[in-house]
Amino acid sequence: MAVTIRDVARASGVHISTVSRTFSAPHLVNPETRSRVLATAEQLGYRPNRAARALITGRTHNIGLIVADIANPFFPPLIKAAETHARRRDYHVFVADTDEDPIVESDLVQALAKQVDGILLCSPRMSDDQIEQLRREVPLVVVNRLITGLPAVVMDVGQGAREAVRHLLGLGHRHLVYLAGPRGSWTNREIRRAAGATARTAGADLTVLGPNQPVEQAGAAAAEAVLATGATAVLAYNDLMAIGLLQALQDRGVDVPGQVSIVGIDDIAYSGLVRPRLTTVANPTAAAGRTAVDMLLQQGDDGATGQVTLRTDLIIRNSTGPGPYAPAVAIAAEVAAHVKE
Amino acid sequence: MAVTIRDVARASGVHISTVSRTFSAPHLVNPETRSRVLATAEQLGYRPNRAARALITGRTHNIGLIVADIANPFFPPLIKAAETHARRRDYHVFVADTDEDPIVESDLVQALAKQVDGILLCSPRMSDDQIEQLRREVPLVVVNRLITGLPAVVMDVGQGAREAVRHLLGLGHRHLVYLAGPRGSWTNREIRRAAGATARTAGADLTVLGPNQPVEQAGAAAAEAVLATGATAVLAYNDLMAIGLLQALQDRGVDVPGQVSIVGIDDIAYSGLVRPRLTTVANPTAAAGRTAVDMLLQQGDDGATGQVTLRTDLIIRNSTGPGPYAPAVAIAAEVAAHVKE
DNA sequence: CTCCATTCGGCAAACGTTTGCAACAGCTTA
DNA sequence: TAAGCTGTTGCAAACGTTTGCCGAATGGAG
Repeated sequence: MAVTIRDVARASGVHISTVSRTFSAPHLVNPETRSRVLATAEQLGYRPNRAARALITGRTHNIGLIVADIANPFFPPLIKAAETHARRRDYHVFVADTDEDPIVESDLVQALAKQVDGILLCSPRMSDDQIEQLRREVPLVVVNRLITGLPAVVMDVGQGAREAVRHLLGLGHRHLVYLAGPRGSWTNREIRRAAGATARTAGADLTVLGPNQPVEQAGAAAAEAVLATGATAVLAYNDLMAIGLLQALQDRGVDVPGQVSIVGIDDIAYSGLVRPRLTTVANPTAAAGRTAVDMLLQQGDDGATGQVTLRTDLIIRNSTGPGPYAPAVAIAAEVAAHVKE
Repeated sequence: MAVTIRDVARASGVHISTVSRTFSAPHLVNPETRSRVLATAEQLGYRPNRAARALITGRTHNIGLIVADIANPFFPPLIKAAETHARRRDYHVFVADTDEDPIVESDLVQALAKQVDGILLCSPRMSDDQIEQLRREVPLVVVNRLITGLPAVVMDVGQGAREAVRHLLGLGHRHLVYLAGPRGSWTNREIRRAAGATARTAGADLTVLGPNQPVEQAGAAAAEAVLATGATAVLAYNDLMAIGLLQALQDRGVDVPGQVSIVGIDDIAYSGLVRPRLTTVANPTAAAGRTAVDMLLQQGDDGATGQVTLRTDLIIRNSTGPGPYAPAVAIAAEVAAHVKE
């Protein structure tokens, strides 16, 4: 049915190995022969069979991309960038979704292992041990998690959290809440640690509420708890939760940022669409996707296991405002910053 | 390196064909032998090589899923449902993104054709002819487009548009705008036709603005044009554009729904997060993804090319309100509907 | 005790490539 | 002129499965 290398060989009067070389090692075949073969191949509509090629070379030219939840708007830009970048290098991408479940995650890696050349594990919820285990079965690049000895690309969310907390402290807030993310998230631990340390150093309080599922319902559900702490500023694990909280507070008649300031993380597309626009920490997700693909594809060559950290940026919008201890100077400065933006 | 069927055969003292049958035709092998083989396979960590299997059976157990833009929140739920459903049937899913470009779309189908058993083409931007052409190279199921002779699953967006327009007419609006979507979109044509017909029948005006890229920037950019028409109600191609328009109007001091009512389409997760919450037409995207996968996988058996239409639902929230011609009765009824919701 | 049917398992040929090896031609170099 | 090199091509063995065919073993019926 399908046209194979053999048909092309017959039609152009050469041996199949010459046709094969025309595609996989062009410099080994006479330019004249090559163009003749290419012409007949084109005419016959020949496409190399990747399964057959994979069988003998051991390389599938596929990569797996595993994320916690495709519907979480944090991931699509990463997926998109990774897929486009991979395609440019003649690789195709399997995308799979674990529903935030570490078990599904592990199963998925195992199932994919044999039919891909490597896997991008994004924001895994498994334990470090499990991941190191899987690393032995298939090349892995981990995104948003640092495990010694494993290639990784992380966004420096600790730095972002520090900046965010400093911003809030500068505005005169002295009692903060960290609305935590899911158990098992490295990012969550990083934020918590960085935010906690920064607040403590400045002599401010930081109450941690969580863990929570990283969805807006969880943010909304936390509204009462946040108010009960008496805190005047909240840093949320991600924008989804921040937005959920924001709306829930507004629905209760709490003014944001008048009474409570909110900072999110991720800068998903919708963080600029809510009112007030969300102050948040922007993550370079697209760059992370591309970098991860590159690292995975290079991994075969040497055994180098780099760990790349991408910087993050605090984006000050309108969900943060002066707190109860704001000196006039700080307020003026922050107001100026707002105006500029 | 990897453990093959041959290793399992040797270790369990049977021929490789017996091992093969243990996995692909268990009823042909003695239960006792079978369990012995399974045990050693398990112990050795054997995983069948799908490339080899694909080579001989001609079925890759992969399917392709092509969407216009992964970052458009309309798609992730569909992708997620399709992927989960396919995995349950032992299929893996290649996801690819065309960036709303018909050329990329066609290239992508061709590239994927040989390494998948079929392709789900979601909201294609190609011409019908092109799609029919590709249909000859690879089994296809088209989502959100109706082409005679091609298996398809569509969401009945025409019905949704009719309901939406009737809702607006009932509120006393007599001059509407349809904020159109991208050229090449079947959905766009359907909405336009249905909305136009419904408005015309009721003796109301419907001005079409577009085509537009289906993103919120386009919605925002259309704010002036919408106001210039003097219309009091807008139906947008999708929620993204509706939200963009909503925010742009609010930024200009226009009250929604006081001065202008807005209806979106899709019911993406964020349409309930903006204020006012968006009235919109909900699409059963997850069901569409599952149905499409089923149709694709059944396609091999018979040649039946069904066309499934899934119903849509108008969800009345707070972005629509009484128009200038609203009879008191109608207003009361609609207000009651609001309250109930 | 023979015959037949049934169940089970082995044999080997495929599937469409890649690739090490060898063959050959036409050169250059000594 | 012989030896050696280079560039181009053919040959055939692999890669890990599936599957049609055949023979062996088993058990029941006559």
